[in-house]
Amino acid sequence: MTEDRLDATFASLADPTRRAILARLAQGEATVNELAEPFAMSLPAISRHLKVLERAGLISRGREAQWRPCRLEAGPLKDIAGWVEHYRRFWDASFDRMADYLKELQTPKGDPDDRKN
Amino acid sequence: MTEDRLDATFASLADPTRRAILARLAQGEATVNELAEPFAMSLPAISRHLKVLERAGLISRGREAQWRPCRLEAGPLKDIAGWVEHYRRFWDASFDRMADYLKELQTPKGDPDDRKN
DNA sequence: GTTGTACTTAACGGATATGTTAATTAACAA
DNA sequence: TTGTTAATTAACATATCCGTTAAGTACAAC
Repeated sequence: MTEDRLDATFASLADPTRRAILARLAQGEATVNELAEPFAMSLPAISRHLKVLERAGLISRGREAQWRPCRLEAGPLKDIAGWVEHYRRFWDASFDRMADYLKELQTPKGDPDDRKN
Repeated sequence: MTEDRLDATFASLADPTRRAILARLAQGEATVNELAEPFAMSLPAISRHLKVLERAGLISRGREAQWRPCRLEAGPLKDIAGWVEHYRRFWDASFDRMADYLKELQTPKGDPDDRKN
């Protein structure tokens, strides 16, 4: 997994319309018009959002007659989950003490007697 | 957790410089100059990246004399982890069959006899 | 063929993002 | 006061994002 792919995935997910589209696709394939229906936004705008998602690898598109059914592709989401997992210890309560400890260990200018406990 | 906060968090994480800064901060507090050191980029550019991270709640900043030590704040990362977790079933192997099943269930134009198995 | 439906692309506009250099603020040190 | 270091802010250039409307493409139905 490259950094560029993380860039594209995070950037795609930064838009609420695109996240809503993914949520919709989590329930099954849908056409562009079906995906556009809930939004107060022109069809071309949705089409561009879909292109962004496709470029990020978050969806794939088939062809059935004049329809382009969209489908969720979760690979990049797995990458995101893997990335964020590295930070779990910073929000898990059981690791708070360790985080504090690590921080104290290498505070460059801190007074050593400032240490809690 | 609001949608806006997810927007800001994902947008912040879409930049590789900012992700690298977070990775650095995972090892402990650091000043702006320390954070800037690995990058071929001007200090004002780093300062702006830090402002983006701060606005997203991903870091906090203290004051020690003329230094502004930066510290990782993991709350928004926890939100990200929670968000992406909803999609786990789409990449977990044990759920592939279920995803297929759901897809078949509501394919609008599919031939019912197309169903696998 | 013509018409209708589904969707994309083109052209445009405004807002935001990301970098630069130069100037400024703030705190310490001589 | 003067100078040094740390960091931010100002001013600017460029690029990308996100929406619009209008035009174009692809397929289906008649």
